[in-house]
Amino acid sequence: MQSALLRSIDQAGIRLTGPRRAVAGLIAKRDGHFTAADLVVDARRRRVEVGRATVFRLLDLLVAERLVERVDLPDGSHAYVPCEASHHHHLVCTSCGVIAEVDDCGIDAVTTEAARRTGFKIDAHRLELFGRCGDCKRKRG
Amino acid sequence: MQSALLRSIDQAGIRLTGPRRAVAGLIAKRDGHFTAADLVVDARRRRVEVGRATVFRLLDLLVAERLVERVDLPDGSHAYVPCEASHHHHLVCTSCGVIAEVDDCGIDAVTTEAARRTGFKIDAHRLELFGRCGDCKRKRG
DNA sequence: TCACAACTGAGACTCAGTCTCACTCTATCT
DNA sequence: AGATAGAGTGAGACTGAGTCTCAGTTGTGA
Repeated sequence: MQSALLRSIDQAGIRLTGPRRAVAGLIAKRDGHFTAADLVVDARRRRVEVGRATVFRLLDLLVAERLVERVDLPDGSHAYVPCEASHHHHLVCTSCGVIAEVDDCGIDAVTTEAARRTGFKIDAHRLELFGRCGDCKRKRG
Repeated sequence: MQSALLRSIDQAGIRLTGPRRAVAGLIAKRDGHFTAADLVVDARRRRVEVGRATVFRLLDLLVAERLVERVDLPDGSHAYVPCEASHHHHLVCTSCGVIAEVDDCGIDAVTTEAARRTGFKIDAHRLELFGRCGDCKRKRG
């Protein structure tokens, strides 16, 4: 059986090599966000022999193909999230780390207004929302 | 004469020492965003003797007091921008690096909608806009 | 099957940021 | 003004993420 991620990688025209299959497998098994270091640790734990450089290289490719997105956490560190190719934003639960995606929900009006006020021509934006997911909200009141 | 930043530092209750005055001076002379490394280089160039650790420590304090804000650039690196203490967002010119600030312009509607769809309770958000400022737009068509 | 471009791992390297520690300075109190 | 506590300091070692190089390997289209 082939994971959806592996299929997307193939469709994106990224050469399917042994190490890449292995790393894709590790990503598919992950829930929520992960760092490059997480994958390296996973690989070592499961006796999957993959070089650190290879992990970084594959992540770069996946980001370029928008199969994975890079998220800047509030503490300044970086994480990756496997995601849909369409434009969307992330909600990060600061309590358990789970990430939800929302597609456009009115941000265009905001960017247009900001452009009008400043004279900028806006090409891209990044919106990240931080808070607590439904479960954590319930657990801790 | 005392810079506005220096005055704000004093008002924030941050002890005013020689090295801090020097670094504040360097920040005040900067236009747009800068990195901690930029300040270290500036200091060396002007023969201001300030340790690297001191620069990082002061930046941390300024961020905590919201006199300076940390921005995540699209390439994943970090920069700092001196700014107003009130909540606002940054527009980064990807061509010349200048940064404009806009205060709230309708983002609340977006966060409310995202919260409704996902069940999250949203505590914080980060919005960064990237594009070209008026000048660069004109220069390059 | 073959040839070659793309990929690989190891490990050296870079660079931002942190930490420690002995020393120095500032603010405050008398 | 002088004493003092405790905050701040610089040097430099350290950490950890990410990059780069290079010789050897592998996937793929012909």
